[in-house]
This record gives sequence, structure tokens and C-alpha cells, in this order.
Amino acid sequence: MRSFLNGPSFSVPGGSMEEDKPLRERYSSEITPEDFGTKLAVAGWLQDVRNLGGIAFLQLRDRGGVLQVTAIKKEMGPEGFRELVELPRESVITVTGTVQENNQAKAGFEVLPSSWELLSRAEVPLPLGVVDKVGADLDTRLDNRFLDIRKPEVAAIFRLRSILTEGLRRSLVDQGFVEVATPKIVSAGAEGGATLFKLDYFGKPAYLAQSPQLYKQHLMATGLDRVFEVAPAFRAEPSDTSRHLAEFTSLDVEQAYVRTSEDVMVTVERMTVDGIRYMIEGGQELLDQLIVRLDVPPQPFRRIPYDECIDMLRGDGADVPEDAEMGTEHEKALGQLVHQRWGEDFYFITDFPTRYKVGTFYAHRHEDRPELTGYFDLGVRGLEIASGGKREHRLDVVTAQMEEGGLRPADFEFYLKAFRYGMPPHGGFGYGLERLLQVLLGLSNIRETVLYPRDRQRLVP
RNA sequence: GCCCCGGUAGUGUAGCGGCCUAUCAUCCAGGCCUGUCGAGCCUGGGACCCGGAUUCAAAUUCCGGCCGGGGCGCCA
Repeated sequence: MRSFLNGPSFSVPGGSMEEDKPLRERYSSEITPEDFGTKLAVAGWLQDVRNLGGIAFLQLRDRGGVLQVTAIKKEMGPEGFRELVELPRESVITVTGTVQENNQAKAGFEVLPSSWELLSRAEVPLPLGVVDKVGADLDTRLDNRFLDIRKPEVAAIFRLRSILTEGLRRSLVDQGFVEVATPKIVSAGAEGGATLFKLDYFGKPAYLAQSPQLYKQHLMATGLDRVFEVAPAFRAEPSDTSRHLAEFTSLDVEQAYVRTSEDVMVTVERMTVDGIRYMIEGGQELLDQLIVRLDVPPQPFRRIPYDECIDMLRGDGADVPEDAEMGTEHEKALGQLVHQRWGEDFYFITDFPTRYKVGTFYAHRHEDRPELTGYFDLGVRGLEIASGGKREHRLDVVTAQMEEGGLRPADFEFYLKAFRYGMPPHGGFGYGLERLLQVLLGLSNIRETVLYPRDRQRLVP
């Protein structure tokens, strides 16, 4: 099969006689025995040179892997040989040469160069070695992210992220959801202003959206009925942990005509399972590369009411105070308990007590037990991935709950207006894409899942 | 915002009052080698975050700042 990259080559202004030659005719991974004996152009980063004197082995890395270019001094002449093997590591070159079968080369073949061209010389020393035999701190890696991502095992994370996102998206589309885009520059936050980034909007105060909450509910009054969005959310929380970001990707879903939160959980469950299955099927090699073994989680996910979670923890000897919400330590312990008891990693914590959801004015409370909401969290091995539930669609009740939470309904007029002229019962959830990827790949820091993470200190790159 | 720990060559580290002209690896430079693939061997190069204080003496102790790591709170 020919590479999709085969096509007219670009001519470089002021280029040489070779300007009509393609820079690359094959990725390293595309070369097959059919190519043996033919002359081809390959290109990439020169990741290492093993110069033995009369012969030198050059490791050329491209997106598909690494191939070996074998330079022989007697055939190239001492000057040409010297020029090629003394190039700094990570320089970009194109090499045209004969592909030759050779079992002594790792890939089973090598390229004997007949001509080559330096496309970009790398400076020395590298601020971060790509194939060095020593590690580097995450901070150093992030400062030099473009080099970091040259490492196949780092690139694998972002390829898997792409596949996972596509899988989640496909599942939602299959379930009849419409992808939407809501504004990220907003006049009010979903739950007060403490965690909002403030900015100047043509002289008016505005904020970066911490959540599309108000807008996706707004859309429930439009007849689109089922919407979702994959977009950045901004939180000015001064959080310094391995699972928080100031800018993260929120997968938000909202659906109309739900009876209970159970209807929403079904959507979460299906989307999660579909997304993971898609990633496993499409990304098996990448997962192997990261030494990650993943199975599609069994359905249904266990539903455990909040109060039962507390009982489980106490039964296990944990000290959970009567009037305090579960902390991180308890969430982690719960994840372990669920795993020990049932061998399951995905579970819903359901029916959150109303007293912990006072700020969540849009949460629907059980008619018969107003001290409980229908709200749930999706927990995965102790990490909170998503939360949501049935919303309150009655104007008078939403307004009352808003006031109860210390918010002024007048500040949310655009939102409340949509409740006045026919608002169906609805529900939805917010889902942390990076959190899911983090727990699936077993990454110790959420920053690993973001190309250019934003946290309390980091604004560059 | 709170608590704990840290900042030593490009990278990752050892050293934690005088044995420091600062360890090791990687890296870089030069040399040898026609089958390397964690290449090998020889020679050389490169660093104590910033400011102040204590002391005969500070990489090492103290104070302040900046930066980083972990945890908590909060959350996705």
C-alpha cells in the first residue's frame, strides 16, 4: 500500500536540483519486503548514530518507528561519511537510498544511502534528551514538551486520547445526541464566582466558563433534546494536586424527558463502555507500548447510595464524621473496597445528600425524601470521573434553591427565562476526559494527559 | 488557602559545616573500531536557584524570595 503522503513534492524557493524529489516516500512502518531492492526516500529525526569508524549505523525516527540507515565510509568517501555521521542528534534529514534486507538490522532491513539532505540542524545540547538513558522530571519535560512528545511512549498517550475521545463521541451520536458549542466567555458562573477567571470584555466584566451547565440546560428548552459538548472548562481553584487542572476538557451531556437520574446513569454507562471498547480495539498496540492492560468494564455499573458508601467505609473501620462529606481519603478507600468486594472498578455513588449539594441549585431533590438529591458521581478506582443527575426543571423550585444557596436569581435571568415557557424535565452530567484517561492509563499525574497543561504556576508553553 | 519535602553540570543524581579542586550516570567534544542496536574502550568538558545573616570556614545552618514535588481542602 502506498503512503497517503505520496503526492507532488513541495518545491523550496531557492532549492537545489533535487527540488522535485519527494522528501518522504514511506514511513518506516510502511516498508515491506516488496520494497527490498528499490530506492526510496525516508525522512525523520536522526535520533542516534553509532559510528564504528568504517561503518556507521544511523537511527532515523519517524511517526511510524525507527529505521536504520547504514553508511559505509568506503562507499561514501571520507568527507561525505564524516558530514553525515557528525550531524547532531535530533536533526531532521531526508535520505534516499536502497532498501536492503538484512537480518542484522532490528527491522529486518536497512537503507543504504545514495543521497541525503539536511533539512534542519538541531542545536547542541538538547534541553531534553529523547533517547537518553536517564529520566527527566515532569516539569522539565513540560518545559520542552515538543521534545518530550518525540518519545513514542509519550506520543502514545495523545494518540490514545484521540481514539478515546472519538469513541465517546461516536457513542453519544449513536444515542441520538447532537454536538453543540456554547460560549466560553460568559457573564455568570454556574455556581457563584469564587472559582472564575475574570476578564475584561469590551469594558464589561466577564468570566471564562467554569462549566457549560447553564447553557446546556438552556438548550433543553429548544427541542434539540439531547446535546453534548467536548470543550475546555476553566477553574480558578488554587488546586495543587495530581488530578486538577486550571483548564481541562469537560465532556458535558444533557438530555430532556428523563424521569429519574437513573436515565442519566444509563447514558453515562453506555458512553463509558463504548468509549473504552473503541480505545481498546483501535489502540491495542499503543496500550501495549504503555504496558497497560485494559478490559471493557462489565455492565451495569454498581449503584451504591451515598449512605451505603458511608456504611461500607465505617464497616471497614474508617472514621467518617457524621456531618462531613466524604474526603479524598474516603473516596480512595471506597474504590478499593468496591474492587475487593466485587472485583469492579466502575461504580456510581448515588443519592447524594441535599446538604452537600446546596450550591448545586439545579439539582433535583427526591419528592418523598427532600434530604436526598438524585445526584450521582461516577467513581473509577477511587477517582471521581463524572457527576450529574436529574435537574430541577420547575421555575419556582429552582429559584428557591438558588436563594437557598446564597445566589441572586436576578443574576441568572437569561437562564431562568428558559424555564418560563415550557421546560421539559431533564438531566445530564459533566465528565472529566483527562480524569478518565488518567485512570485508564494508570498515570500518576493528570498533566501527563494534556499537551500543554495549565495549572496554578504554568502558563508557558 | 493550609501541611510536609525539595532546588547541585544540558538531563537525572550523591554529598548535608572544614576531608569538595563536589560523586556517579547520562550528555557534549576529541580519539580507536566494518555489524551497532542500553554499543564498547581511551582522553577531556560542564553545576551548588536568588538575596541576606551566622561562622575562622557555608553546597551544607538560619531568614526572606522565587520555583518544583507530594498531601489536604475543593472539584471533572
